[in-house]
Amino acid sequence: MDTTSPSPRPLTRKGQETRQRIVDAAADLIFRQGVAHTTIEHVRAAADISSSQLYHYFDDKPALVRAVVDHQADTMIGGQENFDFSTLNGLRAWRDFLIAAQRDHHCTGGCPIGSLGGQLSETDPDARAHVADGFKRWEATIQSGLRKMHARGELTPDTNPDTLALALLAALQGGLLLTQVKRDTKPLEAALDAMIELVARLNGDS
Amino acid sequence: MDTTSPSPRPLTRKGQETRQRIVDAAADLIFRQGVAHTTIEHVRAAADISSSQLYHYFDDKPALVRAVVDHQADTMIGGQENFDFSTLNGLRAWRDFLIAAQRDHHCTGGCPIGSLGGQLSETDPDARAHVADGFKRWEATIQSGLRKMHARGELTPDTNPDTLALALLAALQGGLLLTQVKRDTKPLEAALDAMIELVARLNGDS
DNA sequence: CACGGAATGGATCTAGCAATCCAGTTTGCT
DNA sequence: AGCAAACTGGATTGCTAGATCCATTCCGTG
Repeated sequence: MDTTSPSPRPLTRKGQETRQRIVDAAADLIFRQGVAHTTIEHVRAAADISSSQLYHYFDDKPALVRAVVDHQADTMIGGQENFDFSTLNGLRAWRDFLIAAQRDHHCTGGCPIGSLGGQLSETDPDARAHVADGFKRWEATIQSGLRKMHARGELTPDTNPDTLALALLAALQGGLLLTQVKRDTKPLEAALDAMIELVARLNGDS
Repeated sequence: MDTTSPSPRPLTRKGQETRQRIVDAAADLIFRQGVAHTTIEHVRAAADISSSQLYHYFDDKPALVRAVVDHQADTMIGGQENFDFSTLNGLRAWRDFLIAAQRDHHCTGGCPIGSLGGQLSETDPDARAHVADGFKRWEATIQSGLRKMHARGELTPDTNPDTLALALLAALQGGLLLTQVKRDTKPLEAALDAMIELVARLNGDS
């Protein structure tokens, strides 16, 4: 599942804990200040480890970053399991949750995965692939809901639920980016409301 | 208009040309490999200047980056003046243009402004403000079209054209980001098609 | 034509960062 | 117990990249 370790070396419980502590600290720092501005030294201090430990668990900085990408994808997708993407009310609850989360962060950070995509896509092909995989998994959860909606006959027959899921994810990503840049939740609200409005209209509502 | 120079120092014609050459080279490099991976040395070589010249025209790297942000916003917005955002056909032509542009770039780079937003928002407040300003100007051109459409009675009266413009821009940004990460134009197509479909339905079309 | 500010060239300084090394400790297994 | 591997600590290295300095050339103006 996770090929970011130096080599398929067995990890003891303690080792796994240390590794996890490193990834957590790195994820937090990278979320708050980006990949480039997060140094190994910062991670070292935040995780309260020595630098040799870091290189014991990860080949190099890019390997650590890849682990962070996977971790953020897991976290993000895990946090959405409570929502039902197969009903309009479920989508609206999701919308409210996402907006509240942005407000809590004072509109900083953007999307934990999306922002990594923007930072890494052109410089680290391997990391880009990990981000793409994260998006794929995320997309799948939305697809699953919209397919159900479609199967129930609640979307016009010529609607492709998978395409709609992709559009929804895109609207979310763009809304998060604009919200991050403007420091205002309005863009995220506008983007999600527009997409949900479309779903409602494809649903038969005028 | 542009407050990124070291000080309000007079520039000769030759000086302005040199300065422009630096910004162009930096914009190109930054678009292709991001801010962090673009070094002063790279820019120096690409613009065929000496490092002292660079610091003659810009206080430091962040100042150069701000100039690049403004430059990219100008370029981006300038390139959209041919499109009519007040008709469905105009929006569709815009869609086709954007997708073709991504294909030409092999889906690399993302949005010249948006990707800068993601890279700079959390580390350079000044640059973030410049990106936000660029988005504002871009948004304004879309707003202007949708307002006309609304005034013509071609959008349901309770539709807010400004909100719709913001949603459209968000969908575009998210579509570009996903396209960059996935190296596939499908996300951009799905996002723009969905938003245009919504506009069409707000237009009265079933 | 000479004066001064603008523009240029390139060597150099310095800090910060990724990565290495080796010496020590702990842990798991038999 | 004992040994091998997993784990930890921190000093150190080597390099890169941003920024500075100073000497020199260009060019418009009086």
